Amino acid sequence: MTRFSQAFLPTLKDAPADAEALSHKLMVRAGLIRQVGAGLWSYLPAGWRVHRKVEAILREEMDSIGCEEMLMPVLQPAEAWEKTGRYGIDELFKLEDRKGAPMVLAMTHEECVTQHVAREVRSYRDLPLMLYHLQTKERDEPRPRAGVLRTREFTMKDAYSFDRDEEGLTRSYELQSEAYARIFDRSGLRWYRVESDVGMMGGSGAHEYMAPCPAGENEVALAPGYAANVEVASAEAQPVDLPTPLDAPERVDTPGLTTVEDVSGALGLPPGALIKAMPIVVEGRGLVLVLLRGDHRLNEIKLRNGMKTDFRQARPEEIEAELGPVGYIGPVGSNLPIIKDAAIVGDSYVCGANEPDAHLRGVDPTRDFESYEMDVRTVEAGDTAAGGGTIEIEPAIEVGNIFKLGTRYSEPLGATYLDESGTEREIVMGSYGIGPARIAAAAIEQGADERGIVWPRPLAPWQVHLVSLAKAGEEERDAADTLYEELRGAGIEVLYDDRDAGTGEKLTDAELLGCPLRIVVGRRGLAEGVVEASERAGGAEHKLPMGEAAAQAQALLQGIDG
RNA sequence: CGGGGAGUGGCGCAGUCUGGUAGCGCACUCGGCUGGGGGCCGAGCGGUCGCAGGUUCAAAUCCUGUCUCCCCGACCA
Repeated sequence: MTRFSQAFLPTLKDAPADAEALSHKLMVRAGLIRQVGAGLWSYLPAGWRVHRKVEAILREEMDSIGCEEMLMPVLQPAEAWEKTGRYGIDELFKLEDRKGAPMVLAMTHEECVTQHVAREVRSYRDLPLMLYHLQTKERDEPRPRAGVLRTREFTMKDAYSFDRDEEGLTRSYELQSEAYARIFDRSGLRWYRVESDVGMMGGSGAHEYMAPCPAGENEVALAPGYAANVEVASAEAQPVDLPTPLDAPERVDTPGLTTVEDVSGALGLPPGALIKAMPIVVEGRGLVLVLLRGDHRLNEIKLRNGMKTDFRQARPEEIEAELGPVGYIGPVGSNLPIIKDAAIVGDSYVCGANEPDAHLRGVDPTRDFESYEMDVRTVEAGDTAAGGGTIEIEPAIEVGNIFKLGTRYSEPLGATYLDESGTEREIVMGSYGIGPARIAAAAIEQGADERGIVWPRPLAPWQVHLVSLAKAGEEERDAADTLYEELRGAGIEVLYDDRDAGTGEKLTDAELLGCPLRIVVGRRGLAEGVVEASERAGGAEHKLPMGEAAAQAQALLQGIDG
């Protein structure tokens, strides 16, 4: 299989100084990857073995639900992207060919696959249809980070479903969802499926597959029976003690106190007893006031989705002109449209008075101003989820996602079919993405210990890491050579450390690389006719009689997860 | 895009404040010893100090510009 002495497997004693994330450090140290530029990585042979392990699982599971593999190009004419309105995306790499024709480097393949289907599919008899490929994606990310977790070029398994209607889409979506569950289980990940924002993709529904770990870029709100990306999560806020209600708002002097902390401190009230007013500008509508409890944070995605339109924060001069001094803005007496967060309940709040150095107390949101109620706050740990459980918030890596696209692409690209009655209808689509590199990185993040990687067996670059402690020419080396051949003969993937290196270096590298089973052939064991096997996960040790070592190793591997 | 940090042999770093012609550890090469947790001794190889311009008798060091990389945030199918 692989002899370490011959392999391009450059392990490192120290991680690169600029690496922060655990998977980043370990993948570089273990000789799996090397950096080419910001967000650009090469997979060295060992890393590529892992990547292909993940790919194999993806192919098997896609094939098993009748999703057919194909291959589409990365370099594409810009035309289709103009039609779908995605040509304007900043992350899209744009270029020209030698004739000056506008081209793009695909960031996904909806445009391409939809065009193929639009050209070939005519009849409801051709549907449903599911297609996928494993192909490079190019995205000019504003900030690549954490090794392989967020890169500008990466391989993605992207699948697309084509159905005649929503019910068909729901069936395809469910098939993909079941395949995804098997994929992440087989990859040895701890994972969960969460509701997610449909984002720029549009469409009628979306879920993300999250692998919890500290390096994750996403935050997930979890409670028994509830899981959602914080971007879209909703929950009941923790209650706050409000002061005694008043018959009418009452002015209080708050000279120089412009922040929630300042005012709540000065008045001896919890921050949640304040209402903060955040002016935003909605295109075509002008200023709108968004109200939140003082201890809550605005969730811009929920606000955008709730309003069904984009917005930006108001500039100070716009606020001063329409309302009053920044820091003393409030809803009472304002003529602006007001969106009140749903967590503002009760009848005695403090808010800005729209004049310098003053706030109002005893403000009753239902009595003292008109507003439209909307859930626009970011949920927090400790909130109560719909099922009654308490919300916890955890970072996670997004390892996959599934989208109900609807006709987002079939409409602009003319992907239609004729139904039984001869009526032309738009094809209803779904898209389903998985990043193999993120699966590998997530497996490292979740499994590693202080000594290095601990691969789930299905992802390990080799099943057995055979270490010879002897050097070439010694008797013990012959025993190791023999075992190497026996293991290979048994069809086991084995990395054979036949280097003329120190014991510590070899054993440390074996732990760093994290193959499921390490077998040491050395003087000590051979004296009693055995080789020493140890399981990377859990550390269980076994003495294998020299003659039966290969067979017993095989049996041990079958007992290890996966 | 905003904020912060860093570019000096393959890797990790010192030297920069206070200018004087580049150093340490590891790795690598050769020889020897050693051989169950990155071992020891000896001898070596290897660097236009990111790039460009400027100041100066003299620049890794001072000045100007620029590129790249990393981290935090914004952003993100």
